[in-house]
Amino acid sequence: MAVDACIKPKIIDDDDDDEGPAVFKRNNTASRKNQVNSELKKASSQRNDGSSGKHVSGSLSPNGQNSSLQKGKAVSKTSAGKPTAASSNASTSIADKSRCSPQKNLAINNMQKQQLNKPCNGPKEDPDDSDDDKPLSFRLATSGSSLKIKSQPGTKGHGSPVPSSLQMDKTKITCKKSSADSEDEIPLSSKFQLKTNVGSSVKKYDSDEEKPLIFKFQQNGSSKKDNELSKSLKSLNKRPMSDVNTSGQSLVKKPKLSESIPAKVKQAPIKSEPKEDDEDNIPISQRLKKSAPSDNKSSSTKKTTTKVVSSSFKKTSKKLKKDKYSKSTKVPPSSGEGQKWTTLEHNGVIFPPPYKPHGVKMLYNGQPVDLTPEQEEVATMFAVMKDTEYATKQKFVENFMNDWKVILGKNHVIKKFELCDFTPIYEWHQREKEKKKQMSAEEKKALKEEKLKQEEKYMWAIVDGVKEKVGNFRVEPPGLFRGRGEHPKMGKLKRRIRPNDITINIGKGAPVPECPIPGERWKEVKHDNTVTWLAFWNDPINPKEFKYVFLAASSSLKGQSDKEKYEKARLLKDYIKDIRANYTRDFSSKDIAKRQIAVATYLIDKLALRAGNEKDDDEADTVGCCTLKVENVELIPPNKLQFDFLGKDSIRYFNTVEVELPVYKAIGQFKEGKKEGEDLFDKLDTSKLNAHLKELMPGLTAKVFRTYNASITLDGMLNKETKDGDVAEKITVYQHANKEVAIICNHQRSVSKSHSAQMNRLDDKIKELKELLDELKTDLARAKKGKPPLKGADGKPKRNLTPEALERKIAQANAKIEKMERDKQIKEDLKTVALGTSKINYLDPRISVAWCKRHEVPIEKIFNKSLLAKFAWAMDVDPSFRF
DNA sequence: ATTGAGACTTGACGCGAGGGTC
DNA sequence: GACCCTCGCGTCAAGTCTCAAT
Repeated sequence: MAVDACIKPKIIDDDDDDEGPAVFKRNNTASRKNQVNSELKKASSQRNDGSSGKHVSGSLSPNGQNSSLQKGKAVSKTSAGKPTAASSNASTSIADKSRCSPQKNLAINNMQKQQLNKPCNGPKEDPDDSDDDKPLSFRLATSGSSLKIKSQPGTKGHGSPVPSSLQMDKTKITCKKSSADSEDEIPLSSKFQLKTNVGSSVKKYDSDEEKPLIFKFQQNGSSKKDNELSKSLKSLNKRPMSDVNTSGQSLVKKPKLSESIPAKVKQAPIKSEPKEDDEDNIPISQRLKKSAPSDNKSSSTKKTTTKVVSSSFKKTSKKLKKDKYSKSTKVPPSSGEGQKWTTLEHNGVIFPPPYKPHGVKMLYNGQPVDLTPEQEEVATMFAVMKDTEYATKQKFVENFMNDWKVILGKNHVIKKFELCDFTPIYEWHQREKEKKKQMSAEEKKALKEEKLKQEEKYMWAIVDGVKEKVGNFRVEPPGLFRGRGEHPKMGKLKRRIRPNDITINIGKGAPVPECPIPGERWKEVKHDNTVTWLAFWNDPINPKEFKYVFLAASSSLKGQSDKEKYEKARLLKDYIKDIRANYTRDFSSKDIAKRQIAVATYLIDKLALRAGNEKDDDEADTVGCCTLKVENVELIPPNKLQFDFLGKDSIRYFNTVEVELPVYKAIGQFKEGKKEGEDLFDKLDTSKLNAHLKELMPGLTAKVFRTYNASITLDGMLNKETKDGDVAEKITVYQHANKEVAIICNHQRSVSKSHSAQMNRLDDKIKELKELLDELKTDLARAKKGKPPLKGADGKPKRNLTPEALERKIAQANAKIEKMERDKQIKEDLKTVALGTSKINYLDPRISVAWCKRHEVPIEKIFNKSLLAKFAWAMDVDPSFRF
C-alpha cells in the first residue's frame, strides 16, 4: 500500500517527447487508490480535525474517503492573500512578445503561419493520427494498452511497469437493447428531423471532415445559432449593449452574448488561426523537429496561433443541405443576437405535495413529544436520515438543530439534540417503505400512471414550434441540505419552495402557466429569449444562487451547445502543439506569473485538472488547479510530483506523476517560502488563466482541455485497439477506452456496499471450480488407467466417463475459471471508476457513432435510450469521422 | 482589476425496474 | 419465487465561465 506503488505514471515515449511535456497519467490503480488511501489520509488529516469536532465513524461515507478526508485546512483561503497588483503585470506579460499576446503580432504571425501551413483541403485528420496532436492521455493509453513501456529522456530509469490494469478488460457487456418506444410519441427518427438546427449542423459536420478548419469556421459561423466562433468571439469581445436585442426585453438583466456576434466584432481580427493540417500531414519526426525547443524560435514566432477570423467568421449562410433536416419547421434559434428561441410555451413547474403529518411521536428525554405538522416535518427529515453518515456528522446535526429550533420556537421542550430520539419516526418511515415495496405490480403500475398523468403537462415545452422535453420540471422538495464533503451548511433546512419564489420565463405571446397552488402566484414572469431556462428560484440554502428549470438533454438547444462544446475541443487539436510548445517554453520564464500560467496550463493539459475557481468560506474546501495549496503538491525527487487534494464534490485526487524537470523546479519555486494553506499559484486565478488561453485559441478555456483529452483518448484508443472480432470483443475495447478516460478525468464512484460480498462470492465459486477441476484431473488419470472415478465429495459414486469426456469437462471448467477471474478483475478494476460521467459529458458522441458504424456495432450497445436521445445530433455522422 | 450575479455544465449518488441465478 | 445485481434515470450539489457593475 505504499503510495508509490499505487501511482504508476504511465510513461510514454512519444516522438515528440523530447520536446514535449512529460507524458503521464494516473492509472486506474491510482484512481482506485482513493478509497484505500482515504484511511491513510484520514489519519493524517485528523490532526486538523479538531476544529470541526467531527466524530465521524470509521466507516467510509458514500463518497468513501470524503467525509473524513476533508481536512481542516489550517489556513483559510483568504489568508493566502492572492496578490492582486502583480497579476495585472502578469496577465499582460504572459504571452511572449514574440508570440501570442500582442495583437500587433497577429498579422505577422498570421502571415508566417499561412506560409508555413500547407493549404489543406484534404481530410483534416491524419489517418494515422500521429501522436503529436494527441493528448498525453491518449498517448499514454495507447502505449499502455499495447503494453509497451516507453520512456522519455527525462524519465529514463523511472519508467514504471505498465500496470496490469492496462491490459484489456474483457468486460462483460450486458447492454440491453434500447427499447423502441421513444419517450414521446415521436419516433426517434422523426425527432431527429425535428431538431433542425442540430440536425442540420450535423450534416455540415460530416462534410467538414474534408474541409480545412477555416471553412469549418465559416460553416459554423453560418450556422444559425451558435458556434464556438461566436463564443470565442464573445470571449474576446464584449458585446456592445446596443447589440442586445431581445425583442425588447426590458426585463432581461444580462442578456448573454453567447450566440450572437455583433457584426463589428465579427470582423475584428482574432488572434489565432487554426492551423489546418500543417502538421497532420507531416511525419511525427519532422513535426517534432519543427516544434521542438530548438524550434522554440519558430514556434514562438509562428506559434502564436494567430488568426484573422474576420472573414472566416462571417456568416456565410452556408446552405443547408437538402437533407431530411431541412424539412424541419424549426426556426433557427440564432436568428437574433444572443437569442435562444423565438417562441416558448410551457406549463411551468410542478410542486411537491404538501406535507402529510403522520402523527408518530418522537421521544425527548424518553418521553413522547407533541409536534406541530411543521415541526414534525423537519423532525421527519432528520429521522429518515438517521442511518446515513450525515446523521453522525457534528456539523450536520448542529445546522439541523439550529434551523429546527427556529421552527420549534424558544419555549419548546426540545433543546438538546442528545436527548432526542427519532427512532419512532424512523421506524414508521421504514414501515412505509416496506409497505410500498410490498405493493402488487398492479398497484405500483397504477400509482405510476397516476403520477404520470399529473406530470404529463409539465414534461413538455414547445420551443419554436417543436415539442421538447423539459428536464427538471419538479420543484425540489424541502429537506435537509446534503452538501458533499465537509460542507459547512450541511444539515440546514432547505425550506419548501412556493410559487412566489419562482420566476417563470416564457414566450411573449404564450399563455402564462397557471399557478398550480390555488391562491398563490408566481414571483415574476419574464420573456427573456436570450436564456434557455424556463423557470428559476433562489436556492434556499444559498440565496445568492439559483435553481433553474431547463430543457432536457435531448432538446435541440442542449444538443446544439453540446455540439459546440465538442467542436471547440476539436479545434484545440489544431492548436495544441503550439500551446504545448508555448507553455514548455515558459516553464523557465523569468516572469513568475508567466511561469505559473505555463505550469498551470501544463497540469490542466496533462492531468485534466479542473480550473479551480475561488470558493467562498461557506462552501466545502475543495480545490482545482488555480487554487491548489502548497500542501497539495509534494515534490518527490528527482522529478515527481505527488498531488493530493479534494476536488469537485470532495472527491480525492491522489496521483504521483513524473514531470519535466523545469516543471518540477518551478513547483518547488512556487512553494518556496509559503506556509500550508497558501496558494501554490499565487499569481494566478481562473480568469487570468482563461484570458491567457483565449490568446492562444479563440474561446479556449481550461475545461476544454478535459473534453479534448477525453475525446481524443477515446478516438485514439478505439482506432488503435479495435480488431476484427465479434461485437462483444469490440465492446470490450470500447469499455476499456471509456475506462481510461474515466481515469484521466478522475471520475470515481464509491465502492458498492456489497462489493466485498460479491468478490467473496466470486472467490468461493472459483474455489469450487478449482476443486472440481482437481477432481476431474484425478478422475482422468484413473480413467486412463482404466480405473473408475473416486467417490464424490458427497460420498456418492460418480458416473464413469471416458478420458475424452473428462478432458472436455476439464476444458470447460478451465474456461469457466478463466472467465470468472476476468470478471473478478474487471469488477475490482471498476470498483471505484465511474464510466458514465465521461460518456455523458466528455466523449464526443460522433466518435462512438462513427466507430459503431465502421465496426458494425449496434449503437444501442454503447448508448442507452437517454444517451441516444441526447446525442441525436450526432447520429448521422460519417463513418470516417475522427475527432 | 475585482466582484458578484447569472447561466449553464458537470458530477456523484440513490432508487427502482428488470433480468439473471439459485 | 426470492434474492442479487446491473442499469437507467432522476436528483440536486458543485463546478466553470461570462458579463456587468463597481
